[in-house]
Amino acid sequence: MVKTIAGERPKQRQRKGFWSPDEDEKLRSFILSHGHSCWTTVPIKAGLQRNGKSCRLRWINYLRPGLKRDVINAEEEEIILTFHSSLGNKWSRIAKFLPGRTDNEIKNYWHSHLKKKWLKSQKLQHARSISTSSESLVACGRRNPQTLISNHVISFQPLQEKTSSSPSQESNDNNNNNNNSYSCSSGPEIPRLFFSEWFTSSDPYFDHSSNLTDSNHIQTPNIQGTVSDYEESGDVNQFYYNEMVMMSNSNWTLNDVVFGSK
DNA sequence: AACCTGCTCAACCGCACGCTG
DNA sequence: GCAGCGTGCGGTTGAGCAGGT
Repeated sequence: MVKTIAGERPKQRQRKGFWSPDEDEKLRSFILSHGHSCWTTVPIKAGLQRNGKSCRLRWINYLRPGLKRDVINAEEEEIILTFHSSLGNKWSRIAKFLPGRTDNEIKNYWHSHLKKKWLKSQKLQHARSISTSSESLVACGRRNPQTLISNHVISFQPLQEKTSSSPSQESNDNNNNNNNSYSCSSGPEIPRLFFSEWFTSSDPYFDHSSNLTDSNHIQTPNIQGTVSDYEESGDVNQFYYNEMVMMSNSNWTLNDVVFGSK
Protein backbone atom coordinates (compact mmCIF):
# COMPACT_ATOMS: atom_id res chain seq x y z
CA MET A 1 0.00 0.00 0.00
CA VAL A 2 1.38 3.34 -0.98
CA LYS A 3 1.65 5.82 1.78
CA THR A 4 2.22 9.50 1.72
CA ILE A 5 3.97 11.10 4.62
CA ALA A 6 4.84 9.00 7.59
CA GLY A 7 1.91 7.19 8.96
CA GLU A 8 -0.74 8.71 6.78
CA ARG A 9 -2.86 6.42 4.67
CA PRO A 10 -3.53 7.50 1.11
CA LYS A 11 -6.10 10.18 1.00
CA GLN A 12 -9.64 9.02 0.66
CA ARG A 13 -10.70 12.64 0.53
CA GLN A 14 -9.37 13.66 3.91
CA ARG A 15 -11.01 16.67 5.39
CA LYS A 16 -9.01 19.64 6.57
CA GLY A 17 -9.79 22.77 8.47
CA PHE A 18 -12.13 23.33 11.34
CA TRP A 19 -13.84 20.46 13.04
CA SER A 20 -17.61 20.16 13.03
CA PRO A 21 -19.49 19.28 16.23
CA ASP A 22 -20.40 15.99 14.61
CA GLU A 23 -16.76 15.11 14.00
CA ASP A 24 -15.91 16.12 17.56
CA GLU A 25 -18.60 13.86 18.91
CA LYS A 26 -17.44 10.93 16.79
CA LEU A 27 -13.87 11.33 17.91
CA ARG A 28 -14.71 11.88 21.53
CA SER A 29 -17.02 8.90 21.83
CA PHE A 30 -14.60 6.65 19.98
CA ILE A 31 -11.62 7.53 22.16
CA LEU A 32 -13.61 7.39 25.37
CA SER A 33 -14.79 3.91 24.57
CA HIS A 34 -11.78 2.49 22.71
CA GLY A 35 -8.81 4.64 23.61
CA HIS A 36 -6.21 5.67 21.05
CA SER A 37 -3.63 2.93 20.87
CA CYS A 38 -2.73 3.94 17.32
CA TRP A 39 -3.68 7.38 16.05
CA THR A 40 -3.43 6.42 12.40
CA THR A 41 -6.25 3.93 12.79
CA VAL A 42 -8.42 6.16 14.95
CA PRO A 43 -9.98 8.14 12.08
CA ILE A 44 -10.69 4.95 10.15
CA LYS A 45 -12.28 3.18 13.08
CA ALA A 46 -14.12 6.30 14.21
CA GLY A 47 -15.48 6.90 10.73
CA LEU A 48 -13.74 10.22 10.28
CA GLN A 49 -12.26 11.55 7.08
CA ARG A 50 -9.31 13.05 8.87
CA ASN A 51 -5.75 11.94 9.30
CA GLY A 52 -4.43 10.59 12.55
CA LYS A 53 -2.39 13.63 13.29
CA SER A 54 -5.39 15.87 13.01
CA CYS A 55 -7.39 13.61 15.32
CA ARG A 56 -4.60 13.54 17.86
CA LEU A 57 -4.29 17.32 17.84
CA ARG A 58 -8.02 17.82 18.15
CA TRP A 59 -8.17 15.44 21.08
CA ILE A 60 -5.21 16.93 22.90
CA ASN A 61 -6.07 20.56 22.33
CA TYR A 62 -9.82 20.51 22.55
CA LEU A 63 -11.64 17.29 23.41
CA ARG A 64 -9.47 15.81 26.13
CA PRO A 65 -11.22 15.82 29.50
CA GLY A 66 -9.90 18.19 32.12
CA LEU A 67 -9.02 21.01 29.80
CA LYS A 68 -9.53 24.51 31.10
CA ARG A 69 -11.42 26.68 28.69
CA ASP A 70 -11.17 29.92 30.64
CA VAL A 71 -8.58 32.60 30.08
CA ILE A 72 -5.10 32.20 31.45
CA ASN A 73 -4.91 33.93 34.81
CA ALA A 74 -2.11 35.97 36.34
CA GLU A 75 -0.75 33.04 38.29
CA GLU A 76 -0.55 30.86 35.22
CA GLU A 77 0.99 33.73 33.33
CA GLU A 78 3.71 33.97 35.92
CA ILE A 79 4.35 30.26 35.67
CA ILE A 80 4.68 30.53 31.91
CA LEU A 81 7.07 33.45 32.18
CA THR A 82 9.12 31.75 34.85
CA PHE A 83 9.49 28.49 33.01
CA HIS A 84 9.96 30.12 29.65
CA SER A 85 12.88 32.06 31.02
CA SER A 86 14.56 28.81 31.94
CA LEU A 87 13.24 26.31 29.41
CA GLY A 88 12.82 28.50 26.36
CA ASN A 89 10.19 27.51 23.81
CA LYS A 90 9.64 24.10 25.30
CA TRP A 91 5.90 24.54 25.28
CA SER A 92 5.04 20.95 26.03
CA ARG A 93 7.29 20.97 29.07
CA ILE A 94 5.87 24.25 30.28
CA ALA A 95 2.38 22.87 29.73
CA LYS A 96 3.12 20.07 32.16
CA PHE A 97 3.22 22.62 34.94
CA LEU A 98 -0.15 24.00 33.98
CA PRO A 99 -2.73 21.26 34.36
CA GLY A 100 -5.58 21.69 31.94
CA ARG A 101 -3.56 23.81 29.55
CA THR A 102 -2.16 22.61 26.27
CA ASP A 103 1.18 23.39 24.71
CA ASN A 104 -0.62 24.99 21.80
CA GLU A 105 -2.60 27.24 24.11
CA ILE A 106 0.52 28.32 25.96
CA LYS A 107 2.39 28.90 22.72
CA ASN A 108 -0.43 31.03 21.37
CA TYR A 109 -0.68 32.94 24.62
CA TRP A 110 3.02 33.59 24.56
CA HIS A 111 2.99 34.93 21.04
CA SER A 112 -0.08 37.08 21.54
CA HIS A 113 0.40 38.36 25.08
CA LEU A 114 3.64 37.58 26.80
CA LYS A 115 6.14 38.07 24.02
CA LYS A 116 5.60 41.81 24.10
CA LYS A 117 5.92 41.96 27.87
CA TRP A 118 9.02 39.85 27.66
CA LEU A 119 10.54 42.07 24.98
CA LYS A 120 9.82 45.13 27.08
CA SER A 121 11.43 43.64 30.14
CA GLN A 122 14.43 42.58 28.10
CA LYS A 123 14.88 46.09 26.79
CA LEU A 124 14.52 47.47 30.29
CA GLN A 125 16.98 44.98 31.62
CA HIS A 126 19.38 45.80 28.82
CA ALA A 127 19.13 49.51 29.54
CA ARG A 128 19.67 48.85 33.22
CA SER A 129 22.68 46.69 32.57
CA ILE A 130 24.24 49.44 30.49
CA SER A 131 23.61 52.04 33.19
CA THR A 132 25.16 49.82 35.82
CA SER A 133 28.03 48.64 33.69
CA SER A 134 30.51 49.90 36.25
CA GLU A 135 29.23 47.30 38.65
CA SER A 136 30.48 43.82 38.42
CA LEU A 137 28.91 41.69 35.78
CA VAL A 138 25.90 39.77 36.80
CA ALA A 139 26.87 36.28 37.71
CA CYS A 140 24.55 33.93 36.03
CA GLY A 141 24.48 30.30 36.95
CA ARG A 142 24.86 27.90 34.13
CA ARG A 143 23.84 24.34 34.18
CA ASN A 144 26.36 21.78 33.22
CA PRO A 145 24.33 18.82 32.04
CA GLN A 146 27.23 16.41 32.08
CA THR A 147 27.92 17.11 35.69
CA LEU A 148 24.25 17.03 36.45
CA ILE A 149 23.84 13.62 34.92
CA SER A 150 26.95 12.13 36.36
CA ASN A 151 26.52 13.04 39.97
CA HIS A 152 23.63 15.42 40.28
CA VAL A 153 25.87 18.21 41.34
CA ILE A 154 25.11 21.36 39.51
CA SER A 155 28.10 23.32 38.51
CA PHE A 156 28.14 26.97 37.81
CA GLN A 157 30.40 28.98 35.67
CA PRO A 158 30.60 32.71 35.34
CA LEU A 159 28.64 33.68 32.32
CA GLN A 160 29.62 36.24 29.78
CA GLU A 161 26.98 38.83 29.95
CA LYS A 162 24.34 37.97 27.49
CA THR A 163 22.42 41.06 26.65
CA SER A 164 19.27 39.52 25.31
CA SER A 165 17.92 36.77 23.23
CA SER A 166 15.28 38.36 21.13
CA PRO A 167 12.35 36.26 19.98
CA SER A 168 13.83 36.24 16.52
CA GLN A 169 16.72 34.41 18.01
CA GLU A 170 14.56 32.18 20.08
CA SER A 171 14.87 29.13 17.94
CA ASN A 172 18.59 29.54 17.72
CA ASP A 173 18.73 29.96 21.41
CA ASN A 174 16.79 26.80 21.84
CA ASN A 175 19.07 24.98 19.51
CA ASN A 176 21.92 26.26 21.51
CA ASN A 177 20.38 25.18 24.74
CA ASN A 178 22.81 22.35 24.72
CA ASN A 179 25.40 24.97 25.34
CA ASN A 180 23.25 25.98 28.25
CA SER A 181 23.93 29.62 27.79
CA TYR A 182 20.83 30.65 29.60
CA SER A 183 20.76 34.25 30.45
CA CYS A 184 19.17 35.24 33.67
CA SER A 185 18.38 38.19 35.76
CA SER A 186 20.67 39.32 38.46
CA GLY A 187 20.81 37.27 41.58
CA PRO A 188 23.09 35.40 43.89
CA GLU A 189 25.25 32.73 42.38
CA ILE A 190 23.54 29.74 43.84
CA PRO A 191 22.70 26.30 42.61
CA ARG A 192 19.79 26.18 40.27
CA LEU A 193 17.93 23.19 39.09
CA PHE A 194 15.22 22.51 36.64
CA PHE A 195 12.18 21.40 38.55
CA SER A 196 11.01 18.78 36.12
CA GLU A 197 14.48 17.35 35.78
CA TRP A 198 14.83 17.24 39.52
CA PHE A 199 11.89 14.92 39.75
CA THR A 200 12.35 13.06 36.52
CA SER A 201 15.89 12.05 37.27
CA SER A 202 16.11 8.32 36.74
CA ASP A 203 19.27 7.89 38.72
CA PRO A 204 18.52 5.15 41.23
CA TYR A 205 20.96 6.66 43.66
CA PHE A 206 19.07 9.89 43.60
CA ASP A 207 16.49 9.64 46.29
CA HIS A 208 13.73 12.05 45.47
CA SER A 209 12.03 11.59 48.78
CA SER A 210 14.97 12.24 51.02
CA ASN A 211 15.84 15.61 52.34
CA LEU A 212 19.21 16.24 50.89
CA THR A 213 21.75 17.85 53.03
CA ASP A 214 24.37 18.19 50.38
CA SER A 215 24.98 21.86 49.96
CA ASN A 216 24.99 21.37 46.24
CA HIS A 217 21.39 20.36 46.32
CA ILE A 218 18.41 22.42 47.05
CA GLN A 219 15.59 21.03 49.04
CA THR A 220 12.19 20.93 47.51
CA PRO A 221 8.85 19.88 48.79
CA ASN A 222 8.41 16.14 48.51
CA ILE A 223 6.00 14.41 46.23
CA GLN A 224 5.22 10.78 46.61
CA GLY A 225 6.62 8.84 43.68
CA THR A 226 8.42 9.95 40.61
CA VAL A 227 7.06 11.04 37.28
CA SER A 228 7.75 7.58 35.91
CA ASP A 229 5.45 6.09 38.52
CA TYR A 230 2.72 8.32 37.22
CA GLU A 231 3.66 7.58 33.65
CA GLU A 232 3.11 3.91 34.32
CA SER A 233 -0.37 4.61 35.56
CA GLY A 234 -0.93 6.91 32.61
CA ASP A 235 -1.56 9.88 34.81
CA VAL A 236 1.38 12.17 34.32
CA ASN A 237 -0.81 15.22 34.59
CA GLN A 238 -1.66 14.17 38.12
CA PHE A 239 2.04 14.15 38.92
CA TYR A 240 2.56 17.64 37.66
CA TYR A 241 -0.59 18.76 39.35
CA ASN A 242 0.73 17.32 42.60
CA GLU A 243 3.91 19.27 42.05
CA MET A 244 1.98 22.47 41.84
CA VAL A 245 -0.20 21.66 44.82
CA MET A 246 2.85 20.70 46.83
CA MET A 247 4.47 24.00 46.05
CA SER A 248 1.39 26.00 46.82
CA ASN A 249 0.97 24.19 50.14
CA SER A 250 4.52 24.88 51.12
CA ASN A 251 6.29 28.16 51.46
CA TRP A 252 8.10 27.43 48.23
CA THR A 253 7.57 29.53 45.20
CA LEU A 254 8.28 28.75 41.59
CA ASN A 255 11.24 31.02 41.71
CA ASP A 256 12.59 29.11 44.65
CA VAL A 257 12.45 25.90 42.74
CA VAL A 258 13.54 27.10 39.37
CA PHE A 259 16.02 29.70 40.40
CA GLY A 260 16.98 28.28 43.73
CA SER A 261 16.48 31.33 45.83
CA LYS A 262 16.31 29.16 48.93
C1' DA B 1 -20.82 51.87 5.90
C1' DA B 2 -16.54 50.44 4.14
C1' DC B 3 -12.02 49.55 4.60
C1' DC B 4 -7.79 48.64 7.08
C1' DT B 5 -5.05 46.77 10.68
C1' DG B 6 -3.90 44.01 14.42
C1' DC B 7 -5.00 40.21 17.32
C1' DT B 8 -6.49 35.55 18.59
C1' DC B 9 -6.53 30.83 18.20
C1' DA B 10 -7.47 26.44 15.82
C1' DA B 11 -5.23 23.79 12.74
C1' DC B 12 -1.61 22.47 9.55
C1' DC B 13 3.19 21.44 8.30
C1' DG B 14 7.74 19.76 8.62
C1' DC B 15 11.11 17.80 11.29
C1' DA B 16 13.20 14.83 14.81
C1' DC B 17 13.16 10.88 17.40
C1' DG B 18 12.11 6.27 18.94
C1' DC B 19 10.53 1.85 17.74
C1' DT B 20 10.22 -2.17 14.91
C1' DG B 21 11.10 -5.49 11.34
C1' DG C 1 22.87 -0.89 10.24
C1' DC C 2 18.99 0.59 7.66
C1' DA C 3 14.43 1.89 6.18
C1' DG C 4 9.76 2.70 7.19
C1' DC C 5 6.36 4.01 10.35
C1' DG C 6 4.08 6.36 14.34
C1' DT C 7 4.22 9.98 17.41
C1' DG C 8 5.27 14.35 19.49
C1' DC C 9 6.91 18.92 19.21
C1' DG C 10 7.60 23.64 17.72
C1' DG C 11 6.94 26.91 14.00
C1' DT C 12 3.77 28.84 10.94
C1' DT C 13 -0.55 29.90 8.67
C1' DG C 14 -4.96 31.76 7.89
C1' DA C 15 -9.92 32.51 9.06
C1' DG C 16 -12.60 35.17 11.96
C1' DC C 17 -13.20 38.98 14.82
C1' DA C 18 -12.70 43.59 17.01
C1' DG C 19 -11.35 48.15 17.04
C1' DG C 20 -9.82 52.23 14.65
C1' DT C 21 -10.09 55.52 10.84
